[in-house]
Amino acid sequence: MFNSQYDSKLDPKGRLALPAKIKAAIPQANGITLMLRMAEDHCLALYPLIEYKKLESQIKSLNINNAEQRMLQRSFFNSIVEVELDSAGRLLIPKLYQTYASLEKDVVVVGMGTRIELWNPNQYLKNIIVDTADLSSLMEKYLS
Amino acid sequence: MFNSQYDSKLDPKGRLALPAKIKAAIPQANGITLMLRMAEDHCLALYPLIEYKKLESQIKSLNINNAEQRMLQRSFFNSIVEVELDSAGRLLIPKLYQTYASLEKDVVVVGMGTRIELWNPNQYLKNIIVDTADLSSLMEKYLS
DNA sequence: AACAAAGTGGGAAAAAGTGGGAGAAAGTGG
DNA sequence: CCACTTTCTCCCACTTTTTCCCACTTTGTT
Repeated sequence: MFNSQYDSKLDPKGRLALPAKIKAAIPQANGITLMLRMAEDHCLALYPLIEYKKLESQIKSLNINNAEQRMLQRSFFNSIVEVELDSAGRLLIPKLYQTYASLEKDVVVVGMGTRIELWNPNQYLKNIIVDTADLSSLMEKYLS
Repeated sequence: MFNSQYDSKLDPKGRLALPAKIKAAIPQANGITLMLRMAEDHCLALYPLIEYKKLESQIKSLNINNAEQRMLQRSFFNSIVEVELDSAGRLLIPKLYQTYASLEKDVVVVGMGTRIELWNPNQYLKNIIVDTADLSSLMEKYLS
C-alpha cells in the first residue's frame, strides 16, 4: 500500500527518481515494470503490474460491439504505457505523458493506496482538500 | 488503550522520545511500526498498525471513479506516513509533519484511547475543555 | 547511595539522490 | 542497401542525506 506525499524532480532527460519509501512498497515479485497511465484530473497514475491487471480486466470485459464501450476501451488502452525502473530506481516519463500532466521540473509524488500518482504541484493543490475542517467534514460524511 | 498526557521534546534531528508509559501500551505484537497522520485541528495522530488498518479499510472502500471520493482518498493517503521506533524508542517526525502541527521543541503527547496525539502546547490548550463545569455539561449531553 | 531505567546526543556507515558519458538502437538520406 | 547522424538506453561514479547504533547523562526507585 502506497501512502504519503513527496516532492521529486524530473531531471533534464525526463527521468523521475521515485522516493525510496514508495519504491520499497512496490511488490518486487513482479520485477521493476510499472504501468503509467494518463489518469483523472490530468495526473499520471503508476500501477504495479498486479494492480494494473485488475483494472485491465475490467476494461477488457466491456462489450466491443457497443459504440460507447468500444470508445472507452480504445481511450483507455491508448493512454497506457509500460515503464521500467533503471538501475538507480528512476523511470523515464515519455514526452507525451509529461505534457499531459504539465510536468516540468518539480513533481509531486503521492502514494494513493493501490497506485502512485504524479502531479504538477499547482494542479495538485487544486485536487486535494487543503482545509483541515473541510477534510474532517468529508470524513464525517463518508466514514462511520 | 492510551491515556494521560505527557510533555516531551523534539531533538535537533526531529526525533521524539515517546513516554515509557505510552510505549508500554503499544501492542508489540505488530513490531515497532506506527502510522503517523496529519489529523484534525492540526495535531498529529499516531496509530498502532491494527488501529490504522481499520481506518484504512474504510478509505479503501471508497469509489475512486467518483470525484469527491477520490479527492477524499487522496487527501487521506497523502497525510499518512509510516514511522518506526529506533533502538532507543524514538520516532522521527518528518519535516512536513512537524510543520503541519507547528511542532518546534516542546510537544504534548496525549493518550487518546485507540490513538496517540502529538500537539504543539499552545494549540493543545485551544482544543481541550479547560473548565470543569463545561466538561460536566458536555458529558451530560452525550452520556447517559 | 547504588542500581536500573529512561532520555539525550552525536558520529560513522549505508543508502538514496544526481549527473554524466559511452554504447546501442533507431531513424534518415544518399 | 549502406553509411551517417541523432536519439535513447543503460550503467557507473560522486555527493548528499538518512539511518542506525553506541555511549553518556539524568531521573526515579529500592
